[in-house]
Amino acid sequence: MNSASEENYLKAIYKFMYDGNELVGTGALAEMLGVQSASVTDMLRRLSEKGLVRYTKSRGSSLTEEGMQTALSIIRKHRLWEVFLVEKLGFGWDEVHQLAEQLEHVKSDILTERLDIFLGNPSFDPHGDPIPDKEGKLPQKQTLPLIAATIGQRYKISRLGDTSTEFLQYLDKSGLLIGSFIQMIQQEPFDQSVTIELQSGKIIHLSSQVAELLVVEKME
Amino acid sequence: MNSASEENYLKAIYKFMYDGNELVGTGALAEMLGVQSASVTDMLRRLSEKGLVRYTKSRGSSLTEEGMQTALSIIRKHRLWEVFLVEKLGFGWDEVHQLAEQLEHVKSDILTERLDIFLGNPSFDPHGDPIPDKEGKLPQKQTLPLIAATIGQRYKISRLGDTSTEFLQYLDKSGLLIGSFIQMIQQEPFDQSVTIELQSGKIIHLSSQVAELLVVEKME
DNA sequence: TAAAATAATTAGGCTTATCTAATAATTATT
DNA sequence: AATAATTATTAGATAAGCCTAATTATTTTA
Ligand SMILES: [Mn+2]
Ligand SMILES: [Mn+2]
Ligand SMILES: [Mn+2]
Ligand SMILES: [Mn+2]
Repeated sequence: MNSASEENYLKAIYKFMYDGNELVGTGALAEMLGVQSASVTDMLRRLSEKGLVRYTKSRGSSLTEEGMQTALSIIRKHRLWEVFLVEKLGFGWDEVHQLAEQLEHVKSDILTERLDIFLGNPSFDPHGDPIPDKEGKLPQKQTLPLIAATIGQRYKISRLGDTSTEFLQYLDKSGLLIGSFIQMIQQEPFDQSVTIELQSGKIIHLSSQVAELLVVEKME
Repeated sequence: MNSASEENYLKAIYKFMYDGNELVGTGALAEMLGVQSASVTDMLRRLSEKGLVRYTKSRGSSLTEEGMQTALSIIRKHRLWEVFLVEKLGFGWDEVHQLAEQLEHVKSDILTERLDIFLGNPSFDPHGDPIPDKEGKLPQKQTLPLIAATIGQRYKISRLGDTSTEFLQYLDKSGLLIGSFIQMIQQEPFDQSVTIELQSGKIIHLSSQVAELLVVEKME
């Protein structure tokens, strides 16, 4: 049985690997987890001991297959609880992360499976992130960053490349929500900034930085 | 912010006090919590330090007002989660305790309040135990003198209208104790005397004078 | 009320998860 | 390649929460 702390380290390593890094550095983990590097070195040794992490001194770490499955099961719980909080308790999608950080550590496979059924087996969480199934498989969908979108095409906002409170609040203010439909109007060749139309008809302008972080799904 | 372990100690002390003990012994707590007495002594010191427990070396402990409120808020969460697990996820009432033991430690007042609303502000959990409101007040349990009880209904003996030695000895002899479960079998219209069945299956007859002094609590 | 039994505390350890400061290893720059 | 900068590890502490064994305090019994 892993501690909540061990589970948080596994999730952190998973995130780096999911973002394409095949080896994660001690310092990067320390930063993400808000602890000192020395603490990370300690924990990586313990996780390596347990067979969840491949650790090579001073070189970097990665998840073993078992570590990967463990991480996915925690992420599954995190995202299912987020769906619960938004769909059933009426929380906003920007207020559920900290709660899910606690709920994801509740240990019970049967609870997770019953929650999944209660929620109607959702594939994506309120942020548009895929929910692994109980074998750890992620649902697929064809997505791209808004910055690479085609003029005239309609899209649905699918996922966010950043979930900082600042970014979430910015989107909220602009009327951009996960699941909302937009149309690509034009893109400025000079700075890559984009102009889009919301479903309401409102036209807004987004910087390339924002357009890079908005992951969209092509509509038919 | 209290740790899960501290919260479990507070709940344990609360339970003893709720059962009428005004001072709880170290050993009794150790037994209930499944730890050694030495560990309890340590923790009682820490909780006393924090102002949650009144601790007198070798004499016993009790909750302070703040400790009492804290305990009640954990019990509130525990029982609300139990309702959720049974009513919404379809668990049996006998399988939810261990899960609620984990869920009760999730820290968020707003989550508790939204859960409460989602569940329809229940007053009792699936085991018939009262759910404290957010000020820590317990719903009034519905009690009545046995003489006014309904035929066929099950009751728990809740309180005595007389505590004279004679009465206590009479009850003891009859096998009637506070907290014991009984079922109302019949009532004689002529003299109001009642016939009840004990949990043991034994049938006994009580005069109206006695039935007036036995305060019972309706079971589900 | 003295001895015996029971209950509680103290002393000394252990593990996990963290920290700071010092040192070492790796990578980047002249 | 040598030096500087960056990154990671080691060494030594600390706090929470637990343990066992030894000692003390309290209560019961003779
Ligand atoms: Mn989240
Ligand atoms: Mn999410
Ligand atoms: Mn329970
Ligand atoms: Mn209960």
